[in-house]
Amino acid sequence: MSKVSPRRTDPRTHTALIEIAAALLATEGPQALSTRRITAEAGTSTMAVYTYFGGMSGLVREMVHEGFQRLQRHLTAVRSTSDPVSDMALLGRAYRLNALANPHLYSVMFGGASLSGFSLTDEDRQHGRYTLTGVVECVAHCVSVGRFADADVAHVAHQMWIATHGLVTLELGGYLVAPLDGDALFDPQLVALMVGAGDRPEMAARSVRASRRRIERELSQQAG
Amino acid sequence: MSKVSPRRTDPRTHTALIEIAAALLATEGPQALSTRRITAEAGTSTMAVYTYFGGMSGLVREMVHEGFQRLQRHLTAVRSTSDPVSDMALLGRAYRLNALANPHLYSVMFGGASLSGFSLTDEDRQHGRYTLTGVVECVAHCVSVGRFADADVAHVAHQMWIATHGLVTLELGGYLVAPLDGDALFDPQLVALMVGAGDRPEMAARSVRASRRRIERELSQQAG
DNA sequence: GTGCTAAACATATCGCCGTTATGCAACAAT
DNA sequence: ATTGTTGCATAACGGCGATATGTTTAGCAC
Repeated sequence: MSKVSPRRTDPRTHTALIEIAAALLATEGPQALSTRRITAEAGTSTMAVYTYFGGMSGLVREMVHEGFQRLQRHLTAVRSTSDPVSDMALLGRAYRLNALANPHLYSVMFGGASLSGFSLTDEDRQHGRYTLTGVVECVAHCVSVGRFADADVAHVAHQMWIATHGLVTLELGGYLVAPLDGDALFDPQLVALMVGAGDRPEMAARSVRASRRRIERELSQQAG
Repeated sequence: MSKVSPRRTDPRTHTALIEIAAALLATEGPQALSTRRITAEAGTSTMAVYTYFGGMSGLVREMVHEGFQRLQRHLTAVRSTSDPVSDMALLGRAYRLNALANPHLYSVMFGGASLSGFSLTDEDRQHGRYTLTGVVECVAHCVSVGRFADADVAHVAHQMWIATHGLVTLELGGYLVAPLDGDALFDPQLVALMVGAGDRPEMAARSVRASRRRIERELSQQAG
């Protein structure tokens, strides 16, 4: 039962490997991610990947978790406006900008970019779905102040997420070309969804276009 | 200047290789796609991939083109209803069902699943964007019969595509779990977008909910 | 301080991959 | 029949993730 504590791992090497891998993924894409490349830049042998992460999958997994946390940080750093509808737009923009800033990482996180047999577990995906909590709260806020109908907030939040994710992935894939590129499509997409999925039906006298114009006005005030 | 025409390639081998690769991709996923695997099942040597396709990328590219053509066929086989709004929903459903039927292929086509350094060219992406022509026509039809506002039809078609693609990719990635899975989210997403992005604003007296209900009714009639 | 043990790590190797060099058989042109 | 070009099998190359094996080092008992 004697517990011996031999040489322990160096946490600096741990983070260094992940940072090197993240930089490699960001600058040269997924095919540059190899144990030999990473460990060579870290000054160790390939075994380091196995002692620290149990293999390439483990390293990628921790990198993905880091990406989820960074996305979460970007999203939670948003809430500030007095208008919850504008907040939703800001959430979507932050989501998109984070994805555009780390395109390869986003592909691994949500696109399932097959990285040498790496695949996410259900627990990993839960981290991804955690992104939604902020959106759900924002939708609930919109409902509570009477801007959105009292529908299923999780449902509406999912629709926002789906649309934003779809635009981002097509944009990253190079499928959105000018003049209908991501910049041109993003805000109108959000507006359309907020009108169609969230807006209050009680104001029957107001047309769809009136709702759209109102939301567009609020968004443009937040554009700067 | 003497042109000699020695032994020609066998077109049956050409298609056999692509079909084997497609079957392999569909049944065992992207990591099962290897020259050795494919050529072994075809009864040839690995060189066949290079004489017929110039390498693995060429084979994947032709496979992707085949996938685009199949998607296009699925979509063009849809138009039949008298109501263009219902047609749009049917288009979206066909798009989604095609993707769910060939998830790995769809990932390669649109997700940019990095298949051993394979990446699409702009010309490949044009084939993907060709998908939109049917949707654009359908939106134009909705406008022509007075169901949609006279907005930019390409813009609206893009929004439909974006939302459908987003739902499909998240669904394929395993991010949509019950009770808010793809089945539950798909039709409402389409309805919301049609209401918010396409519906006519002129009928100012009708509420957003009225528009939604009308579209939902028309979709449910087409559900069978 | 001195062993002892177990973990960290380097080295070498394995089986796989895409790709390429080489060689030979097959066929069209002459 | 000869010749030249191409299809394609064989074998090899470099690189990959992973593993087996040996070496070094850190911490504990004494």
